[in-house]
Amino acid sequence: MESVAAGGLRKGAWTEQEDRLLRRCIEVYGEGRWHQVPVRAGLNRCRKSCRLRWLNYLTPNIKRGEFSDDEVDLIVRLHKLLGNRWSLIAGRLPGRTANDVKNYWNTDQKKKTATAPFPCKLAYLSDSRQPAAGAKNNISRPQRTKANIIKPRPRTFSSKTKSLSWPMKPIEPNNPATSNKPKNIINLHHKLPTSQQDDRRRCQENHDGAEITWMDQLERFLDDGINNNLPVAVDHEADQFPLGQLMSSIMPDHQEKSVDNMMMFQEDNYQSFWSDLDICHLLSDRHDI
DNA sequence: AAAAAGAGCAACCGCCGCCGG
DNA sequence: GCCGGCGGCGGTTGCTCTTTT
Repeated sequence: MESVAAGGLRKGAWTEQEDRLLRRCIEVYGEGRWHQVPVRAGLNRCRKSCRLRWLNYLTPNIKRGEFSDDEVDLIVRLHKLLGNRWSLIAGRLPGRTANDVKNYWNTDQKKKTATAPFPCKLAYLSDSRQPAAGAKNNISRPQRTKANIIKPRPRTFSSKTKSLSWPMKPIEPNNPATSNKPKNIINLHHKLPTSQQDDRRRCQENHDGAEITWMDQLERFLDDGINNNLPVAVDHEADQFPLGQLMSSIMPDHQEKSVDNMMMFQEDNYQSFWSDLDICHLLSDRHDI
């Protein structure tokens, strides 16, 4: 069970005594400066091991036990948006760690897909090197399609980064490159959901009468831009509506930069958008604005 | 009752980006 | 610009406990 690493550092399961030493060290010196923690705590462990033990086990208010239905629902939806960004997902689940979420996904969700009619791993969805679907036993299976997961990277602002600026490109009527009217317009003229339970409720009908959700529309808005490299316009009158206000709050300077009440986002901006957008704000019940 | 298989999860490992020298 | 240290992350391993045979 317990072992010693090459440098003489202990490995394996933590003892209660080690936990006590680490907990006391963090209480006295606070989190961070992990390279100093083993020395300060008198532990024969590496910095990473100490950090991991603290984050995944000793941190106060860590929630144990099964995930609630709401938590599972949130995980599934965030995973659809973010992919395996466990730390981001866990950040939206109070008391849960990235390791918890990851373990949950790797066990429960794998179990569910294994029992599905046509189990397949997400990573293989669009892999052309995989054998043809159903080739071995002539079973007709659904066409595999690429899962278009948006994977924003966290952005930090170092001393070298003087300011955060949105690389937005305003429409300039006299400039042929930007004067064309955007083809893809997001309609923000509808209500935000009011609770986590009904946040995908039908809250708007589109032009052909079919019901769509605000979240569906937002996802479509982003997907279209990425897949088709289309410029997208945001109608500024939408600021009168909750979702439009939310967009405005996320991008407070977009009105200043707009021309003719329209603004254009180029392809790369979608990634930036998701990087800075607090997705929890959209998905949780705290988006009253 | 014992062995094998499965499930759950803590911990390790390697990689990456950031930052300061 | 390069390099090394550090914090952080995701993938994976392997130990322990539970269930099945």
